Amino acid sequence: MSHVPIHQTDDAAAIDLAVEAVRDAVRLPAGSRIVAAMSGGVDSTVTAALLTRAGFDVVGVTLQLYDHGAAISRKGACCAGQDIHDARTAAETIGIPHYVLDYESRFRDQVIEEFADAYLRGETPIPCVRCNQTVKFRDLLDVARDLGAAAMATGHYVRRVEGNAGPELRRAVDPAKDQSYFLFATTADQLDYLRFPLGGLSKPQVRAVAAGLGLTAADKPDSQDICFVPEGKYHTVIDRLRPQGALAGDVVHLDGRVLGRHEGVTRYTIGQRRGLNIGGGDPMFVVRIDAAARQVIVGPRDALLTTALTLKEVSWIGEGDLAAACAAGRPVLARVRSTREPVAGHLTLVDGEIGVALDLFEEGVAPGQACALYDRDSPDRVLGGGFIASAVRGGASLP
RNA sequence: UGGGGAAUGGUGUAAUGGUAACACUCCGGUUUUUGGUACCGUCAUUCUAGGUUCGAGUCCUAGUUCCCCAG
Repeated sequence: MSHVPIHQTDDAAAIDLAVEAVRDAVRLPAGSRIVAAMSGGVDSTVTAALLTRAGFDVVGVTLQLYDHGAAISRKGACCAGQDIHDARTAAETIGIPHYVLDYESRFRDQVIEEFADAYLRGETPIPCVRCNQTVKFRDLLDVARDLGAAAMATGHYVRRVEGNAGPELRRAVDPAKDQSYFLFATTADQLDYLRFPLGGLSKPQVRAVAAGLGLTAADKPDSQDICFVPEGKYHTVIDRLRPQGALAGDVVHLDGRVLGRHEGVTRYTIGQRRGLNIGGGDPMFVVRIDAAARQVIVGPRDALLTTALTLKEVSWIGEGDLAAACAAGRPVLARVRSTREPVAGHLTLVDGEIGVALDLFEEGVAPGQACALYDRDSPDRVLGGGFIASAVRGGASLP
């Protein structure tokens, strides 16, 4: 029996530590009402639990985002079927009120449809950002305000830190789990109201807390892939939504040679190597997608080297004015992929559009994807970002 | 039609007669709250039929197919 108290002590210490980190992240008086977005996964469940233990008046809200039949038993999904049930159960365990909102239609309109249309244009959308921008940080946030909450908290691994000029968005302390890339579009208003209790914790810490509190989500796998795509193959969703997109076309080399056929431009993204069916010689990578001509243009790896990119729907939460920063060539760190480290560059104008000139280069910069911007002097700080509109490679600007 | 050359896995190549290598593709997996990349792993008995040899992709004969030169 003696080993049990030891574990309890360890768990208790870990939980106390986490609760302190949460108080530090939230910075609101005890008793404040906070709406916790609960997806049913470990992170948001621990978020709600820790907030409760930290003395806040927590209200759990879960969004039902898509067809719960299709995803009911899928591992790594969220916001549908089993996960909603898990969230409800977790809320009961934690002892907080819990609401489920049916956001299926708005999620479809604002995330899924946009996702499909972007692919049809030959772009590579990033639905997680759209989801954060719309249903979570706009719609759900409004609901939280209506509920009289002082803040809305999510289980994102990112930090909100009070700076001299107001709250700043910063990378999570656990670099392996940092999700700031997906939150580049967070506005100052949203950031003012949002809280990210897990930003100062590591994933192992969060799992330990979940286990220590006896939450059943403790050993649920991390979510991955696109949540509303049942089994891998995202293009099956697009094909169903936009049958006109599944049109075959040519795979064309940069030099003009037709190397093969493809079954739809929606199956490709810039920098992609697999799925081209071109054997022999050196590996080929998708360099450009011409949706109108139904062509997938391929070339050698070095044809991917990108030295600058233009952005659209640019969001800026850095100090000062974006246009001025752009004109001044403000140094930044640019991250064009969630799993890559930000690289040095500076804001600039490319053909009159807001863009980023890179000191070196990046590979596989795909229109539609996000470019998150960070501060060079304070690399953890998110300055904003935008959706990639075009990439400059070999001196030419490619859509 | 005459002369010459080549035929190896999905593709392109490699292998002093001794039990088929490399790259690419495909498929599977690892990594990843997007798509990818990267990394790891699986996939052929060598055109057909005979023959020489202890042993043939590797030599010989015939057939089939393809390429080049000459017409």
